[in-house]
Amino acid sequence: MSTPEKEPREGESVTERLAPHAETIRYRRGQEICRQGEHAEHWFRLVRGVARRCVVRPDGRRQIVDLLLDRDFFGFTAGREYEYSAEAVSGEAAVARYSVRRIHELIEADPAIARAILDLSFAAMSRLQQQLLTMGRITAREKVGNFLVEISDRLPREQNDRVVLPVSRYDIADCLGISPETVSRSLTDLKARGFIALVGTRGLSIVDRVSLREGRHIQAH
Amino acid sequence: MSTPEKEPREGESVTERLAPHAETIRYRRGQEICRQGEHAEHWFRLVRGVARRCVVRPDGRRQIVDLLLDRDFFGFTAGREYEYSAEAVSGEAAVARYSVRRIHELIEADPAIARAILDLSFAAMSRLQQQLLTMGRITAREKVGNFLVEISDRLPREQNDRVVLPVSRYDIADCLGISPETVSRSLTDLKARGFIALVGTRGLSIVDRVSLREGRHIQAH
DNA sequence: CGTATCATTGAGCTTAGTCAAAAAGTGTGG
DNA sequence: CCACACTTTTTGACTAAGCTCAATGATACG
Repeated sequence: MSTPEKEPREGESVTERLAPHAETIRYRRGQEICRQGEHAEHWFRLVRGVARRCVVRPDGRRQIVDLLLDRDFFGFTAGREYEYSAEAVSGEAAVARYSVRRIHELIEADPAIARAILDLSFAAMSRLQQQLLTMGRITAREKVGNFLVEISDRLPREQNDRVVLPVSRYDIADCLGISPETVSRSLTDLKARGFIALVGTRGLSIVDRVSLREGRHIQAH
Repeated sequence: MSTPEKEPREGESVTERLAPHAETIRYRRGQEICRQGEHAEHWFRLVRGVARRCVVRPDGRRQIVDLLLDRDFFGFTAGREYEYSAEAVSGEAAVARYSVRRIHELIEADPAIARAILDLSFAAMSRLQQQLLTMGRITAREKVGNFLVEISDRLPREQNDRVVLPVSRYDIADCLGISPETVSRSLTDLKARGFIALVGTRGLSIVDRVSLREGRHIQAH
């Protein structure tokens, strides 16, 4: 097999093949890309900005199931309808949209496309599992620490390994199933302990990646 | 499209097509089906009993990422290695095992197989998302209530809508990221409030499915 | 430059974790 | 069939973590 460790190469080739079939659509912050319950006739790929895939609960609370960054695919469903909504987070977001029917035709015509799409779905599954692992941590501090490490690995680095958080504390809270206040307190805490450094409200650099990943944050204040 | 609402039919036909390529293996309770970090050369389908897909954390705690019941597929990975272990829960479990390489060949040969496998992976993703939503609930009582509803929907019904929980309280705790004591307390509580009925330690019937799903459990004792 | 959103911090209260022990099942061999 | 050991489950008491409500500061945006 000549497939490399990660899938930039195959990813590229599929999107090249898929490109002629894509419509690109722009969204402003908060606009819906797809809606929970709606007939699922498209798959999507984020080509600019940031989006969130979320579910609204009966009690009105929102849970973010998947944070979508540049080049992430989404829109896969087991049934006929979307089981979640997706909306733009950043002011300027754009998605490439593919007709599911059309893609099924492409699959019929070329099994290589099928393989590639399977890999895309595995990538989405892997994100989901990572999210699950982060949420499964015990303390809020661990959840936040782990979240920061995970997202900073997916984000482009500025100088000094600095990244810019693409979401608000509220979004982080909705990702982790904790309150925004607790997110804020955990950040302050992780900073005070020297695990991370904050630059303004959105700038972040991870100082002690290993400890954050392993969750060994000495307790007590 | 002639595909029905859910996928028993397509599911059947794929597994029929896949059957000649499967090895069936039996496992006793606690035995490993695949191991985290191991080269991922097989996909699996549980054909008997119950299994759990889990991740062991640096701190030694175990998190169950996916409970596997009869006919569930698993073993999908984004990279080359399994990102989790899977092990038999019940004394007598059996899995059908498929070579990934062989399946890739089948995909090359027949796009219908490709489509079907894509659907299987979407089903796995859907379970994962459901798991995430259950874990995202706020209170332990809600988590447990939701877990019971979800699993009872996947389990075969005995008389009176009764189901038999296939896992211990410890496993439930590891699924939900809470302590076993809290699982036990939540069960006692849900029973006292009349949302569920317990028969012995494993027998369960859901009395008020809607309330459990929506998470409206009036608080205070 | 004002207004809305987002972020931080504080105080009190509730929930769930921990440690510990008792009770209820389960299985084994005599 | 019963006794014994082992595992699983339940319950209690205590502690600590995080949620809620509330107020103040900071940022971003028109």
